[in-house]
Amino acid sequence: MAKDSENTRKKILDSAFELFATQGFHDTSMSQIAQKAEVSKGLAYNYFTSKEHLLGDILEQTFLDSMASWDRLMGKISTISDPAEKVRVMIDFYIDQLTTNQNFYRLYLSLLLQPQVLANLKPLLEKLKPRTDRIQEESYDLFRAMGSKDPEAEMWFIKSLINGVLLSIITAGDMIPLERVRQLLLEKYIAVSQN
Amino acid sequence: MAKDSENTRKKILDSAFELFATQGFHDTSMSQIAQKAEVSKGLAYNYFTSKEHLLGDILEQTFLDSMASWDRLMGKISTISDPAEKVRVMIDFYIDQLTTNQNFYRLYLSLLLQPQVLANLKPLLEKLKPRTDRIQEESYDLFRAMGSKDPEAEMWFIKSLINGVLLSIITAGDMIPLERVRQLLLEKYIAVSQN
Amino acid sequence: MAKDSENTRKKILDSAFELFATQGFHDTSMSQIAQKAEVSKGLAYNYFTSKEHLLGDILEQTFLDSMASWDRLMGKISTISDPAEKVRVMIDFYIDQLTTNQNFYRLYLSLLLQPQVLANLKPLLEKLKPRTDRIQEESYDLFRAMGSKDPEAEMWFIKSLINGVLLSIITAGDMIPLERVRQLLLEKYIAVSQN
Amino acid sequence: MAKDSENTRKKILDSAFELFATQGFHDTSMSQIAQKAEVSKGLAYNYFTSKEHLLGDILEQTFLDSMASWDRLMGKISTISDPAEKVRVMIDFYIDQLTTNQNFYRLYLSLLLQPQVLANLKPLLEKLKPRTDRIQEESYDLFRAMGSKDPEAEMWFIKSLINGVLLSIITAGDMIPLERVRQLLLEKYIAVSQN
DNA sequence: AATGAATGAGACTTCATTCAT
DNA sequence: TATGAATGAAGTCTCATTCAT
Repeated sequence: MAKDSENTRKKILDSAFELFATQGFHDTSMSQIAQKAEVSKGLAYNYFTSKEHLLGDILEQTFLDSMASWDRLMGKISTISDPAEKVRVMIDFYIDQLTTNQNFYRLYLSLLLQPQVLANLKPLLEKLKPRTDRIQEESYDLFRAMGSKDPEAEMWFIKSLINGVLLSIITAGDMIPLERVRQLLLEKYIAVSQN
Repeated sequence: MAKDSENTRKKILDSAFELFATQGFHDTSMSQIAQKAEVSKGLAYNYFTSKEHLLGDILEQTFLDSMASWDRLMGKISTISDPAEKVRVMIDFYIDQLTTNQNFYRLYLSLLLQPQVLANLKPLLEKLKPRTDRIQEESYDLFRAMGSKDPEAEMWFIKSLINGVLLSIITAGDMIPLERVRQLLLEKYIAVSQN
Repeated sequence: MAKDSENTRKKILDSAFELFATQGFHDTSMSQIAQKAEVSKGLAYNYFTSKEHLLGDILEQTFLDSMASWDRLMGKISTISDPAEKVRVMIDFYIDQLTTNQNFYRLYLSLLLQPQVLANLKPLLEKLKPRTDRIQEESYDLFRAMGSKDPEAEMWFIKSLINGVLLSIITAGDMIPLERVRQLLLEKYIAVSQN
Repeated sequence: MAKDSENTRKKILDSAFELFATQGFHDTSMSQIAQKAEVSKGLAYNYFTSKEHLLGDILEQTFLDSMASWDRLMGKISTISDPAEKVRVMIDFYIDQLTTNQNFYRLYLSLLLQPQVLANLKPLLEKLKPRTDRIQEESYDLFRAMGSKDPEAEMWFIKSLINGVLLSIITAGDMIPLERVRQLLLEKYIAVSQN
């Protein structure tokens, strides 16, 4: 049945994802992936053209999921009238994403820093561009609605802030007092933005 | 002469550094390093026990340089009396470091995200721990002096912010309006911290 | 129905033949064959024990067809009295075969040059030996009837000549002025043989 | 010393040549080549970028040798005045080449029949084109000097004849009465050409 | 101090073949 | 009869590392 096949595909995908995220793309071999998925090496190649395609499929899937989350967020935000509250919700959303999808972001960041690997993902990123552009614009609009003097810089600022927290979470793990930092972030950011 | 030897060592170190930073650790081979350093592979192994030791030596050197910079910064900061001004100078220092040592930080981040590689660097990090701990404490003191309610969270916050900007610089390159973001960072941060 | 089954078998056989001839035996996979035949891989293995057996069956079929052609030729030649005319008709026959069955001969030649593959076809060639031997004898007789001093050498000579032209056709394709070469062959050969 | 290195290279080249010629390109693995050359697999890749480059280098070397032989032949022929004698010497030369370089020609023919492999050799053939063109022209001139009505067809004819004999030698091995066929070829050809 | 030839483990990938359904 | 998921052996190639010179 198609279901069996889907399960196998998912098993491979999941195994690869976890290994890529925890060991890195290069330090994970197809053998390890197959072994973890309890599948032969050859079978993995029945489902995915190459190791890089496997990575691509993982990213695509997670990007799409993540974008769907964003769309739900936008729906929710559209029902809020206070701009500051909108931003607060958005920030909450981000922090939430980071903590729940930590593995994914760890993988994603490590790829961003590996030009050779990244090059092969160009087509995927190109394909997703329309949707990422829209997200960028929607963020931009949120800040403009808040009355920011320089919404573009603001967007990069918050993006960097978020990514930085992500990085701290990933690298320092449990050492970081996440809840307190989150409070700080909300307090400060909202406060500032209301200036 | 010892000087010749020192030069050779440095040539290898520099070549490896540049290649690691731009291509990643895994995508750089000892052959490439030797070639760029205009040296034989064998000779590189006379100076560095293994590829990983070579990486370790690069990091150690750069960490030491960076720590020396920090010490100079602390000296300068001790002559300032206004706590907010102290923090401003520290932030300026960070941003400066990031932009001038971009290559190093790119490498460092990518390593942070590759546990497998990182594991081999444990001894080095252990060795440097006393000094990094001291830096952490000194930052902590700066925030306490500023009257922060939660200096520890504050420290992580600013650290994340800095790292996030770093990440943006590295990954988005010229697209990011760095100067405007820097202004924003200073404005906002100082303003907030004075609350 | 048996007819359906026959059709399926033929579709597989034809697809394999075309692919083997144009891409070579090694560079053709069972997957490609099955795909071209619009059949599952498993089904192909229901009809043919192995890739090599499939090749064997192709060759056998074509050899048998080719031998039947030869038999018809012999019938026609037996009605001719002039020995030289007999040879002329035979040569015409060969050239015709070559140009119409080019794909087959391309495949056959490439196999002749791959001992490893050829080895597995030994049983087939052994099985066909009686008929090929008879053809050889009949050629031999034709030359003897023409009064050749050394019919055996003559037979090899004409065989080589034919195969050589075949090779030229296959490898040089349209560059070779086939019609003029054919004229030359007939002229010269007949002329010489009449000496 | 460079000599050692040259020897190793030659050992690999020779081993590969023999295996390619007797087993075919595809049925020869780099492992086999390395083993026959008494060398590690890795070392073979120090000398030759890929299996296909190895093949390319073999062909190039043999082509160049063969062309040098042709040049020597032309020198010798230029001292002969009788056109028929010139052609006779040329034919002798060809037959000689075929029997002494049988392995090479077996390999070459099998490649001619494998489009996929051949495709990768395009650059090499392109590079050698000026010299092969010159040889073609010189052959052409020989026939014109003999007063042939259609030198172009004649050239293809003799070329095919030669290749056909080659094919017979390769595939039928010792069964072919080579010396008698050679006599026949010379007799007939010279006779005909003098018509 | 310096070379680079040599090794060998291990990575990615392909493909003929089998088998449960 | 028919499918295609699954296997595993084998192939090409890379690269950190060693060692004779």
